[in-house]
Amino acid sequence: MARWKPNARERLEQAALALFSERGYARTTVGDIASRAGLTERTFFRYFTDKREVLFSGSPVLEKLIADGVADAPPGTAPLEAVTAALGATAPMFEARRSFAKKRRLLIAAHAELGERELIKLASLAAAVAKSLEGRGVAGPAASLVAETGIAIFKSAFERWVADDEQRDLAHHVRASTRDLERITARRRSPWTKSRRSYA
Amino acid sequence: MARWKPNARERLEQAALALFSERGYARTTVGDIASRAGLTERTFFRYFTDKREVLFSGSPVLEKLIADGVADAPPGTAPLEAVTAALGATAPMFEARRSFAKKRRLLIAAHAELGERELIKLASLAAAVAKSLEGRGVAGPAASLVAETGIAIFKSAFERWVADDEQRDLAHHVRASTRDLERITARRRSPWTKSRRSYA
DNA sequence: TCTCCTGATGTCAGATTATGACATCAGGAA
DNA sequence: TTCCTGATGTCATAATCTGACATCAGGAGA
Repeated sequence: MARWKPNARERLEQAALALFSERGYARTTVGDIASRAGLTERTFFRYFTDKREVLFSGSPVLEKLIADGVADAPPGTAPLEAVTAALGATAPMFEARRSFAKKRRLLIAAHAELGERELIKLASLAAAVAKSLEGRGVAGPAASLVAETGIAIFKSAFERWVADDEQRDLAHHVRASTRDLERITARRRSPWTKSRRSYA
Repeated sequence: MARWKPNARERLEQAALALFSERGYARTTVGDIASRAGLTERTFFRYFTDKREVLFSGSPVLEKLIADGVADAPPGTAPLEAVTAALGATAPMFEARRSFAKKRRLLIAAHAELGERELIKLASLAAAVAKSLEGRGVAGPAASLVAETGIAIFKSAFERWVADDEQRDLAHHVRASTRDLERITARRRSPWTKSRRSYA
């Protein structure tokens, strides 16, 4: 017989989400989470550097998935296309957690400290994507630009996905957001051309 | 004679920066800052919600400056141009604090919690810029996109400015970063066109 | 089998951040 | 003069996070 119940980390994550839903993020203490999981506060901090981090265990997984997707795109694939394809490929992961994703999103929207953490995770994701692009031969500055554009698409697509009554998958919304972006940039290009030079 | 020395807020900010430089951010406590400023820890938390916030008092000022700059651009100015011009117009503010800006940047780079705060301030700036653009008649999604592009330019320009041995001002680097961006997008457009449709 | 080691967890003490409740008191308003 | 206001102080306390050390089941090797 094992000395401890297995999956301490997951138990902590589940306990945290349950308590956050029941009493709200701010009113649940790390001690609460730990004891619901049958563990100690100290142990919580061994698994998560932060109280916040307990909501972000998926980030490294997602980041690797996307970064690898970009790196492994067929040779010759255009950079932004490699990124959007990799983003779309995460759809099953989100589909499997639609309800979790929604709860988590609400918590993040309601607590600035969680919003901060989310932003830093997205920044890390952008950096990872940029690195993958550089591995494909895209020059550094362009890689960063494309990566950040990709993140903008991802954010927009995620919001659409959460709000979608028809429950279409994330890949669908990534495509839609990408089209939006193309349309916007295309629509604006010509009318500006004249005044471009006037900025000094 | 006044009951208290004036400018408590500024004294706290200066004390904080001095101590952060002397012993590092992590090793100076809020109590340290307060007593160097001749105040109490409790008073510190009346001026700043956070230990972090003491490094970000300029943010609302900067945000207003830029948002107003965008709103007040001559009618007919192209959106991105209005943004870059507003960014460039902050140059004097940065010029007056080159040394402060450098110290602050190092601190932020060295401490994740400060990086988080910086990101959320930039997100707020992007939102404010988008709002100003909407006030100029730019449609919502396009406004956000242009605003985020502007922030990307700003980040890049700021890094150039900090690193610039020739000490050219921020406006110079905003122009340079904007040109980079234009060059990148222009360079990449045509080669991609063929493969665009292949993503499904 | 016996012993030793490892690694996950617990226990305890403590620093630090953050907040609420109430006290103080100079200077201006009435 | 009197009263009020607002900036600050004092005190108490919750909650977050960290370091140091203890425990002990089960596996590795003698």
